[in-house]
Amino acid sequence: MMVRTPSSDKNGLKRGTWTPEEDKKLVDYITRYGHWNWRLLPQFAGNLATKEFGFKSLLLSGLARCGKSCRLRWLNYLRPNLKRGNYTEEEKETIIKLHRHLGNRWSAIAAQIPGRTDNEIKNYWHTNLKKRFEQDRATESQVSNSCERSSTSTTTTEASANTFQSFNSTKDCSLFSQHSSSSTTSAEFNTVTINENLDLQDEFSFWDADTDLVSANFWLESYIHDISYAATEPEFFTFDAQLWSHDN
DNA sequence: AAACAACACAACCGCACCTCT
DNA sequence: GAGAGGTGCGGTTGTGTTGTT
Repeated sequence: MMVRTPSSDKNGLKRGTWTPEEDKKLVDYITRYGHWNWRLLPQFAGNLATKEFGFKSLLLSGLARCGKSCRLRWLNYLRPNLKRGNYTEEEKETIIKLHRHLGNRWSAIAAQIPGRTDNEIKNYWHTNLKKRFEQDRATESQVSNSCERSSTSTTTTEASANTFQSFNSTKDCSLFSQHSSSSTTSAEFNTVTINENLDLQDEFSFWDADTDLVSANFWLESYIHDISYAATEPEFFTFDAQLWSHDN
């Protein structure tokens, strides 16, 4: 298991690897209250049993992590229903197809692969699939060049057959430019053969319609829990409000 | 067995976007 | 409309592990 050496930043906030205790604090807090404010959350997390000790002890016994770090830890590692371990062939193919369509929009890709996070998919792409993608692209490029040189040839070579088999299609990434972020290296995809745009649009038509719904449901569930909890134990919420009126 | 390289992935950083005041 | 703060995203880094020489 690779880990970053624990350290602290200039504000005394901890950085690096999360400990099991920190994970527990974060999970306990979010499963109970949800993540209503990532920036403030670390100061409340870990204090479920110590609310009666007052404001100062709350801060001292909370998570010494920045909100961003908490958010990342929760989304990429701690939240429920995350898959760990090897990718199935189906998942690999899905990632490749979606990447062709969406480019480096990892969160959008992750939204279509249950249990996988954008960070995980991004890592997997860089360490595994990117190579495969580039190899296949290189092969395809060679085939394309040889086809140009021999203008009379209309037959598909063995190499191109392998390339296309690998991706299950000869579909393009021209649509990708419609969706890619400014930071995406879209130029590197421009050499890919452009074919059957309309078919590809059909294939991914579910995406725009469903993506927001999927993510919305996920978070809505946690907020429903929060709201129902607030109804049964309102003192926790009034307590929080009083606490932070001291701070501001 | 040791040294080095490549891999794997958790975590961090900076930026863009959105919402609120 | 402008500014501030919060959130989310994609790129990158750091470091333990594994493989190779």
